[in-house]
Amino acid sequence: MRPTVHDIAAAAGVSLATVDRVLNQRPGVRHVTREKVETAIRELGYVRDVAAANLAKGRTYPLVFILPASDNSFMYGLNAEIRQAALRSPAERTDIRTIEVPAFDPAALVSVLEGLSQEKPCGIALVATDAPEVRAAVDRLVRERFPIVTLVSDLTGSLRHHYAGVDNIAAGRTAARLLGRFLGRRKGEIAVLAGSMLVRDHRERLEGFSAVMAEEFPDLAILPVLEGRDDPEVAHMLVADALSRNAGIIGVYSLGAGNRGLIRALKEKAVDRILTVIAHELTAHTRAALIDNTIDAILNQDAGHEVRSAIRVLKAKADGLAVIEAQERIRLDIFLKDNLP
Amino acid sequence: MRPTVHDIAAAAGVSLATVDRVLNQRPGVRHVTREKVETAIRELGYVRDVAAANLAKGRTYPLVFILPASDNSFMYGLNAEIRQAALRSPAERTDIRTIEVPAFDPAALVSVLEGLSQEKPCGIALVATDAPEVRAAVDRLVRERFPIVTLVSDLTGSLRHHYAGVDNIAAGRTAARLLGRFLGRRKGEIAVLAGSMLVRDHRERLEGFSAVMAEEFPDLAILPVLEGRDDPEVAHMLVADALSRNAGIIGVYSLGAGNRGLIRALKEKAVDRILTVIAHELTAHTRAALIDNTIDAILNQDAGHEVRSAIRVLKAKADGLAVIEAQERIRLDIFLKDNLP
DNA sequence: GTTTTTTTGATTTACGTACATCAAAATTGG
DNA sequence: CCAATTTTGATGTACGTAAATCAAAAAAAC
Repeated sequence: MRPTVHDIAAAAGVSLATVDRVLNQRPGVRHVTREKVETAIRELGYVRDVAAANLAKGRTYPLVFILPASDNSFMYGLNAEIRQAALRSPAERTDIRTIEVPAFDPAALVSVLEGLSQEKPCGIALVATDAPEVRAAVDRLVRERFPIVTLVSDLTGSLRHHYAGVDNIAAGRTAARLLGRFLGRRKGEIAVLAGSMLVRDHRERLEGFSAVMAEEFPDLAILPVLEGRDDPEVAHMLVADALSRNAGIIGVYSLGAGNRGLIRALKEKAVDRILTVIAHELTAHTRAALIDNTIDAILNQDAGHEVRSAIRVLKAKADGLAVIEAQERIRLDIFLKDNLP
Repeated sequence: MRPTVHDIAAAAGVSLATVDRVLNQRPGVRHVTREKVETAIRELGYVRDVAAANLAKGRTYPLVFILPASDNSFMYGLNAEIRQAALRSPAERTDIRTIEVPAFDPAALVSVLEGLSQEKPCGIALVATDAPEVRAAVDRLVRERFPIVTLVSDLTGSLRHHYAGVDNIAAGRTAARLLGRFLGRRKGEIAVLAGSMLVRDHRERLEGFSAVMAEEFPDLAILPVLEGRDDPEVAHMLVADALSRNAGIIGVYSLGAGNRGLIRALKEKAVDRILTVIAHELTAHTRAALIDNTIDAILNQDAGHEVRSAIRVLKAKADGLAVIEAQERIRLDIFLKDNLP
């Protein structure tokens, strides 16, 4: 049987009330007494029964998710996963609120973050816009002891407790190697479609992609990046134009959203040529394109995993508990047409 | 605030004791009364507070894991993950016991399974050996209302509640496509190293592999399967021999364990030729081989995820709760040297 | 040594559920 | 209609912890 507070009290030779004072860091305990209790806790290997504690406290975990108000498939899916998680709130004692902020607008994000100091949620998850003022705001909240995790897009150099998202440099590198290996010894040019070079995750993917391309596939030349603003129409226009102008394109790496437009352009302009295409994010559109061989591989991050992981981590941090690191690593999924879920 | 048993009692116009009788299916409740209570439960959306219930019951979850006593890296890792999970037992109210049975020995497995009827664990996870008598034993236990999940290797056609493992046919197909694409237009022969064709997961991987090879890469010929019994020494011998005899080999698919021997053979015999190699299971050895380009891609199943998933599912089934399907899908990891964890 | 302050103990209630007991009411059988 | 039986209610205790109160003891200050 695992030890209880009563056992601690008996072992330390103090009363239950004193053990409680120590456990919940309430004042009015002499240093020596506190030490006695802490020793007993260590020696008996006491771990507080979180379930019982939460029951007694009537504890809930008010969590805030801050998302950019962009309407691409991925953000839509992320939102849906958060709603799914909110449905499980009763069982998990969570109380999830979602705040949408204008995309790529550091000032808006900062003002929302600052408002949270008042609201006192027990944890905050945000899709970070990479800007110094956002970093400062996050660091301030961390110092005020709010558990904070970044979601999907990290804020390197900040004090955030955890990042629930994929390693985008590794993703870019992986895309490059897949593309390079799939192309074999062929020489030619590679078109890269991104959302915006202002977003950290896109920059990182490109960085990783370019690095491996340069190191290992010198016969493949990366064309100037097409910035499609994650918009299918823009993406379509840019890709169609690039394919028309440039007959040397033999591969495409789409590292952002807006793949609907990309796929349309490919079907219109590339029927007669053999293109190898790697795209990010598994959606209904990219899935169909993978199956009909328009796309050769899809790199994906599982939004559901990210949301559930963020919640687990925030709860653990709020309770001062350890997280299972291996469980919380968000993996880069690589989908070929054979291993689609 | 979520409704409690008190709210149900009030809404149904009955006493707490009656609600309790209904909730815990105790006898002595008239049909009409039971219906009234059940209606109230539905209308208020009551969900039993599992934490409080477990506290009151002093409930623990005695779980049994049945593993083959084979000492390859993967099983060793799986065992380690189970021990890790057992360390978390106090917090998770689990009580995990591991039983090792001789590998590939249906009779031994069956006799262990039959012994469990007496022991009354609240859940059983087993690495299934694919045999009719095992299926029958599992089905019997399921009928006796034991929650059962298969781990790593499934028992198709049985009544097991869940399978915590990867889709091995998909894994084989994926391996074939990767190998085929990596090899480009080259023609040649492919060596396949398996553990044993008596194991279902190996058979399935080969089945998926062969299917895609035949459909999509007719220029690549699969040589007769080398059965290395998951033993590094045997694997080394077989692969070294095959490479010596056959100059036409341009690719290798290793779908079982014993990769240490494979790697050694590759380093001895294939320095001068360009081989494309796909292997299963990420271990210290395969990881190093991936990094030094001896292996081109590793397909992996995360033993930690499998164990944690099995535990979550067994607990949920024991409580009659729903599982989050998407969370419990074990994904096939594809590792290139760029996305290693 | 007395007063003041700090520290400790003893006790109680609560959280939401499980489970047991005993009495009261309702239903059924004859 | 009475007795036997079934169904229901009322109540209490327990699980492990949190949190509060008030009294008692110990330590510190004077």
